[in-house]
Amino acid sequence: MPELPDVEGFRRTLVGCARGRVIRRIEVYDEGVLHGVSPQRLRGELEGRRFTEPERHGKWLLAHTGGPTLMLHFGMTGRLVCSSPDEPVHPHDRVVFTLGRERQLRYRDQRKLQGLWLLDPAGTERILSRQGPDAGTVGRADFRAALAGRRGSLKAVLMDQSVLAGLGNLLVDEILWRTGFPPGRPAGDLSADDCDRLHAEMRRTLRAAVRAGCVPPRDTWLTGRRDDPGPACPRCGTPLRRARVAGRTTVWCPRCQP
DNA sequence: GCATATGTTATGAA
DNA sequence: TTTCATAACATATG
Repeated sequence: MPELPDVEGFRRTLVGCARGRVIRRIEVYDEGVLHGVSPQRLRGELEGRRFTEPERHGKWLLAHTGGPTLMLHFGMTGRLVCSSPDEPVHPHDRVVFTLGRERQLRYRDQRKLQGLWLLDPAGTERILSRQGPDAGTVGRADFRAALAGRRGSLKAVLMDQSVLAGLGNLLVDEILWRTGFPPGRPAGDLSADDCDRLHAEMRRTLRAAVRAGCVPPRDTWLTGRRDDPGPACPRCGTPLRRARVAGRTTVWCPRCQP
């Protein structure tokens, strides 16, 4: 599930559920999601501290605490859930933060492809330095600069988190469809004007998706059709094409994206 | 058993 | 140096 809009939703969950509250207790149900930190050290460093204002960059969520920062990545199936301590522990609840008598913040993830890191400022910097500008806030000029000189396909380049942080497989397909560019087109050959159009559609798409808290499976969106049997373009009705581009299943309209 | 899945990273080849 | 495909990670579903 998680691309930029989903992670932005998790940031809001963290704000609503945990910001300003003391971490009373941390339970680790599956150590497999902890990276470079033991359950003992996680508890030792964070129990008694408060969650402060969190940040998001691309698909990374930074939960600041006044001490070390908890960095979260959700892989393909992770999410953040705010619940009451009375809720039974879900089989995929990997780490549970209890914030008082009435609230728990739960890192829930089926596949455990990513997880949680506990980092000092140098550690967070090490991760963020490998990320391109955030796709939701990048300006036109920086967007052009990020794409300039790239020889890969638009699909590959836009999904590369070190070029631009936050877009995933579905969003890239959606944005390319709206802009009318085929996924295999080389990113480096876009004119300044083409770049600006792509940038505008990206920002528009992200705004709508962030408002919805996810990439909406609406049938006016390409994303809403990709899993249909015999999928057709929501705009022109042409049968959609499906192929592997840059290693991921890619869907596009051959008529709208020539 | 097989293929698929919204993510990232290491590896080897071109 | 850049780019690409591939496998790996762990788990579920059709």
